[in-house]
Amino acid sequence: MAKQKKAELDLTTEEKIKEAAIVVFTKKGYGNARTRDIAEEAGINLALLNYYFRSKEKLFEIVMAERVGKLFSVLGPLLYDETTSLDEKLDRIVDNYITMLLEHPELPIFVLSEIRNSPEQLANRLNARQHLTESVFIKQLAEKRSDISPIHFLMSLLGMTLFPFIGKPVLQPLTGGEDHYKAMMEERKKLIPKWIKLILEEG
Amino acid sequence: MAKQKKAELDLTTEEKIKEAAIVVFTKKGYGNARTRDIAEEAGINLALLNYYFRSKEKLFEIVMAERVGKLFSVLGPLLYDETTSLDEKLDRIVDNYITMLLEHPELPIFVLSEIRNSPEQLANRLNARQHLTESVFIKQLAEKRSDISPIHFLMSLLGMTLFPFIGKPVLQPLTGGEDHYKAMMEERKKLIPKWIKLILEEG
DNA sequence: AAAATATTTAATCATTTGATTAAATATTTT
DNA sequence: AAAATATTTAATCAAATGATTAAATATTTT
Repeated sequence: MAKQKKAELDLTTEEKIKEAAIVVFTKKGYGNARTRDIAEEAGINLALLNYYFRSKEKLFEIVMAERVGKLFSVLGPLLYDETTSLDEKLDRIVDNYITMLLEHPELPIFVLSEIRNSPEQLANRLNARQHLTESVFIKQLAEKRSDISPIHFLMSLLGMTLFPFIGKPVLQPLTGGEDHYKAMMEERKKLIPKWIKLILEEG
Repeated sequence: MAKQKKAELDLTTEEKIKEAAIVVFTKKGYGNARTRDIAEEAGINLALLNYYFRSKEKLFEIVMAERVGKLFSVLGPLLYDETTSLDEKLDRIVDNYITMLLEHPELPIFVLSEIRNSPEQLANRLNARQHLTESVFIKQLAEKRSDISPIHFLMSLLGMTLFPFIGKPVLQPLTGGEDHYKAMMEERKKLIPKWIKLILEEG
C-alpha cells in the first residue's frame, strides 16, 4: 500500500474509502452495502478498494474498530478523572458526548448495526464491565447515592443522550430542519445534566 | 392461499413464516436475512414462503406494518385518554410500554432497522406529528410545564424506556442472566415515572 | 529521466440468493 | 372416496455482487 499525495485539505485515498464506507454502511447496513457503492462514494473504483482493504469484511472491521475507539477515547478519560466532582463529570460527559455525536451523527446507528452481528465482541471492545466496577465516576455515584443502581442510572443517562441520535430520522421532521435539530441537541447539553442531577438530589 | 389446520396451540403456516421472518430480520437485518433462513426457521421450505408472500420485500412490509401497528395500538389510546391525569398517564405509558417490550424484546431493533430504509415512511406510520400537537398527554404536559419543550421531554422519556432494549445485547452481560435483566426492566416500570415526575415537579 | 507507486479501465469468475416451476405427496374438506 | 387445498422435493434461472486479474495510464519519489 501507500499513502502520499494528501493535497492540502484532501484526505488520503485510504481515508476517503473509510469515510465512504461509514456513510454507506450506515445508510444501508452491512449486508445491503455494496462495495461498488462505497467505491463510488469515495470517488474511486472497486479494484482500488480491494487493493487497499482486501475485502468488504476487513474494511468493515477496520472502520468499526476505529469508530468504537473514538467513541471511548472521548469518554474514557472523563470516567476516570480523579480531579473532578460527580456533578462536573456529568456536565462534561454529556457535553463531550453530544459534541462528538453532532460531529459524527451516524455513529450510533452504525455501531448499533454491529450489535446484531457480534454483540459480545462489542461489549468486550467497550470494556463496559470494567468501567462499571472500576471507574471513578461509578464510585462517586455510589458514594453519593448507594441506593441507586448504577446500571439504572447509566441506562437513563445514556438513553437520554443517545436516543435522540438513534431516532433522529423520525424525530427530526418533528423539530424542523437540520439546524433546528442541532440547536436542540445543544440545549440538551444543559438539560440532561440538570435533569440527571435532580435524580441524584431527590430521587 | 389457504389457512386451515391450526392444530391446537400451533400457529398457522402464515403466522409461522411471519414469526420466523421477524426473528431472522431482527438478527441479521433485512439485507443479510436470507429467505432460505426464514423458511428454515419457520420449519417450512423456500417454495412455500414465496407461495404465501410472493417476495421477501412483501413479507418484510407486511411484518413491519403489523409490528408498528402493535406498537401504537398499545400507546395510542393512553395518549388520548381524557380521564387520567398526567401522572397516571406516565405510570401507564411506561408500564404498558415495558410490558409489551418484554414480550417482544426484538421489536425496537427490528423497527430501528426500518429507519434506515425509509425514515419518512416510518415517521408517517407513527403519526408522530399528530400525537405531538393533538394528544391529551402533550396538552396536559403543556398545562403543567409550558416551559418544558415537549420534544425534549419525550426524547428523555422514550430514551430512558427504549434504550435498555436497544442496547440489551451490550447491557445484559453486565446485569447477569436473562431473568435478572427482566427483573431490572420490571424495576424500571416504577423508576422511570418516578424520575420523570421529578423533572415535572422541579426541573 | 527513471523508478516506484498509485489509480483506472475493463473484462471476467464464482458464489450467493431471490424467485420460479413442475411434479409428487400429504392433508383437509366436501 | 373424491375433490380441493397445502406442502414438499428438486431442479433450475437470472441477477446481484464480492473478488480478481492484466494491461494501460497517471502521479510521486528518487
